[in-house]
Formats: sequence, structure tokens, C-alpha cells
Amino acid sequence: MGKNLYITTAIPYVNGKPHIGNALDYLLADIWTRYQKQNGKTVRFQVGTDEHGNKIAAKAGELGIEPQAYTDQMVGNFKDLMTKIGADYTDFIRTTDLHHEAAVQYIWQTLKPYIYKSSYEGWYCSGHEAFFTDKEVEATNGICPDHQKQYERVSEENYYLKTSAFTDQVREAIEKNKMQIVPEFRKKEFLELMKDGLKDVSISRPRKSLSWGIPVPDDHDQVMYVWLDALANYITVLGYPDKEGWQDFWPADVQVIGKDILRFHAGIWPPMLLGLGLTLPRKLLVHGFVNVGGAKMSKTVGNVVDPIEIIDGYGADAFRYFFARHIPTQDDGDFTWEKFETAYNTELGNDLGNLVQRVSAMITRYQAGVIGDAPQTEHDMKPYRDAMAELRFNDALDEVWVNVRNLNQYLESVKPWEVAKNRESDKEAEEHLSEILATAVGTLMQVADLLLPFLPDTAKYIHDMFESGVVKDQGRMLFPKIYNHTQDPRAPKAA
RNA sequence: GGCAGCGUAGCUCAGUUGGUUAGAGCGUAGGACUCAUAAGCCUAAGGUCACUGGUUCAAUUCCAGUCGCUGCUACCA
Repeated sequence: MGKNLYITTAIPYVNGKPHIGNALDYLLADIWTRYQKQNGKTVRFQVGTDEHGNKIAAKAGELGIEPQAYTDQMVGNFKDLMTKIGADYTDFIRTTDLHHEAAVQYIWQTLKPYIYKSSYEGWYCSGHEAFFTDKEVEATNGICPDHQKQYERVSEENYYLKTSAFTDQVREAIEKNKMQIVPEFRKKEFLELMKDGLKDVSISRPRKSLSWGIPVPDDHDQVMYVWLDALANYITVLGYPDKEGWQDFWPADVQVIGKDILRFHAGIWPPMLLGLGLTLPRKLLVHGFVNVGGAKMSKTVGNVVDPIEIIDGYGADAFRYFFARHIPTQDDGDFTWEKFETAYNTELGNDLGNLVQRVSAMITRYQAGVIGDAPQTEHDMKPYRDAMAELRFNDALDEVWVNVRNLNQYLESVKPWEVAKNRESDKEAEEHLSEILATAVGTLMQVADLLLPFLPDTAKYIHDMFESGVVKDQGRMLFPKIYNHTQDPRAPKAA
């Protein structure tokens, strides 16, 4: 791997509020970015928004405004979430950016050898002005529930991208991990899905049924459907094809996606790239979904958890901590306010926050804040490094907590408060005490390094506190207790 | 239906190529301590490793079957 690295996140459709899934994308990509930067790499980190399509046009219509005006006002919600999470992105793309639109038209032209026109026949609802899948039609007995009308069999002209032509190349790239799908079971799932070959996908719609989108070059009756438009963002944001520098960052090292969009990123995106003569991304990191108390999050059930609410209530680092450690990086996870708050209070507050506090308090009390010297202690970092390299961030954090726990145990075993009692009369005890506390600081500084990708504010707090050689009060406690969803053990017991 | 996978302590899960008393965290119950955010540390309780059969000197670990559960099964993005 070179010095320049590139990571991407899926661009969410801006017709609603950002949700946990978007937050996970940003978080995972940000952790990776900070880790790579810490190791001296230059990283471009893309985020963005998908802004075309009928749903956007419809929402804008309801509000009586132009689609562009609607997306302009929706984009802020997503930027707000990225900022609150602390996503250290370098590039923000909107699919309505002029450069993107022009670049996508260029891409279309370049892919022309693989584009053909064909008619699509399907079940159409004139009320929706849209097609529905056989499944949906079957489920509703052939009648659109929204309009109480029978679906009609209609055919229309579409352009198709010949992804099938790339079946063998894509399969080989995936099998041989030239484009590695992480985790392994997702790779198997996709290979199974494409075992009969990739199916060509339609990449345009007649203008009458899709107005809000990028026009197809040389055919004013057709507008591009989502695939080419949205997927292309990963390269257009870098400046492809005309701006300097995109070659320095493509191919992407990691593309972070949710499990629901793997098939597009493994089945459509690679053929696009191959058709353009570009290299495939090195890895697709596929994360799972976040359930709530074992149930799927859904608007109708009303159990949707808003990431902003968590961050506002507990801080960005607390959010990052829980979703990085307790939601497995590569699989589905479970959130409940109780689990979250317990992790916050016990792991962040008790284990780590209190540890930092007790070390700094002893140094302040026994040595007027002066941190002595200690031999460099060696901790085994391999499990952490391996976990980071394999994109198992939750396992990496587990390793950090092993260090935290070990330091607490170390302090109990050497009992610096006992040693402190003897230091008046015993010169050796004074040196011993200083060494113990300096060792503890050394470990904390290392913990801060390990935490940097995950909890940047906390890493900085620890770093700033001990860096100068004299304990510097940070003016606040790390992770003060919060009991909004769990019982406060300090409270007097109910009668 | 097909493919993949899971079922291990109350809860969430680890268990490397089959081999002496099956592990961790949380939770629970005790204990010693006091530097610290009523924190931290130590100890304990509790498991027919889903069930049945097979291979083997030996299986939670391999094989088959049974029961239960989950994910994926391509144009809403």
C-alpha cells in the first residue's frame, strides 16, 4: 500500500433524516481514516448525498419548491450528523454538483460500448407513475394499495448496461480478493447470488417517468436512473475524469457500505469501473444493521433511534465508543438505551475515566503534579494491530480495554498509596512511588494512542493531561455518570 | 424451496489443527482495601457445550440426522 489512501462511504438519499446506518458508515470510515493518518498515511475520505430521483421530486412537489431547493435544505441534516460524529472527511459530494453531472455524462459516453437500448416490461401504476416488482404486485393481489388501481402491464424503452459481459472478471476479482468483500460470509453470499452470471441493469428511464436526474447524452427523451449517477460519485468526487490528482487516490482502499447495498457495489459498480478501464476498489467493508432490543428499527414500529439524540446526550466519543465496540464491525448489532448507558457508565466512566482520574490525583497529591521517569513498558500490540488491519474495530477496542484493566490491576498490586505512606522516612519508597506513577502514565499515554482513531476527544484529553511532564488539569471529568435509563446506584434505595 | 450460518453460564458472546478441573465481559452474592467518578481489586455461585446416533483410545470441537433460530435469494435507494 502506498502513502495515499482513499476511503468512501455510501451516499444516503436525502429524502429523510439521517439514521443510524448512515452514522455507522461515517464512524467506521472515520476510525479507519484516523488510524491510517496516525500511521503516516495521507487519506482522502469521501462523504456525500444522493439527490436525484422521483422521491425527491415528489417531496419537493409536496412542499411546492424546486427539487434542488429541497435537497439544498436537506443536505444540512447530513452534514450536521457528520460533524457531530466527528467525521474527519476531506471530500463532500452532492450528485447535483455540476462537476459530478458532467463527469457522469462523460462516463456514460465512455461506457457506450456496453450500453444498449431495450424495452422493459413490468407492472406499472399510473398513480405512482412507477413500476413495481412482481413480488409487490403479488403481495397486493395486483391492486395498488395507494391508488386502488390495478397495475397495468406496460413496457418502456430503457438503456441497459451490459454488466453480464463482466461476469467472469468480477467473479475472479472477488474470489481472489483483488476486490475483497469483508466479511467472508458476505463474499460467499454474493458469489452465490451471481453464480448464474450478472444480470444487465437498466440505467435510464424515459423522461416522462423520471424528470429529476442527469440527462442521457444524445437522447433527450431519457434520464439516467440511479445506478450510474450515484455509484459514479466515488470517482467523480476525486475529480475524475478531468481534474488533477484523482489517479493518486483511486482505487479506493476501502468502501464502507451497509449489507443492503452490497449487491450494487459488487454487481454494478465493478462492471462500471472495468468498462471505464479503471481498477476495482481493494475492499468492500460490509457492515450490518443496528437492531433495537432485538427488533428491527422501523418507523412504523416507532423504535427508531436517532444518532443525534445519543451524541447530544452523551457526547460524540460515547457514541463512537458504543457503536465501534458493541456493534460488531462486520455484523448486525443491538442497541438499547440500557446497554448504551451501562457501557457508558461502567466501561467509559468506571474503567477508563476513573483510572485517568486516580492516576492524575495521586501524582498531584504525592508529587505536586510532577511526573517522574519510568522505563518504557512493553505491551503486546499485535492483537490490536491485527484487528485494525482486518477491519474488526470492535475487537481492537476489546484489546484496548485489556490494557485499561491491566493498569487498574497493576495499581492494586503495587499499591502506590501504601508506598506513599513510607516516603517521608524512606528515600527508596519515594523513588519507587515515582516510578510506579510514571509507569502508569506511560501506559495511559499508550492507551491514548490506541484510542485516537476511536475516541479522538478522549485521546486528546489524556494526552494533554500528561504530555508536559506535569499533570495539567483539564477542567472537566472524563465521562461523568449519567443515569437517564438505568438505576443510579448512588441513589438511596426505595423504601 | 436453494445457499450460508447459528443454537456454549441469567444476559452478550470467545473457544485456535478433537486431549487433563469448558473461558471472558455484564449481572448476582461475598471479601479485603481506600489513590480515584459510591470507582478499582479479589473470590464465589451457575453450564447434560440444543437433541439423537456415528467415527475415535478420546468430541463442545469431525460426520449424519432431528428440533429451533438467523442471514442472503439482484433495479425503493
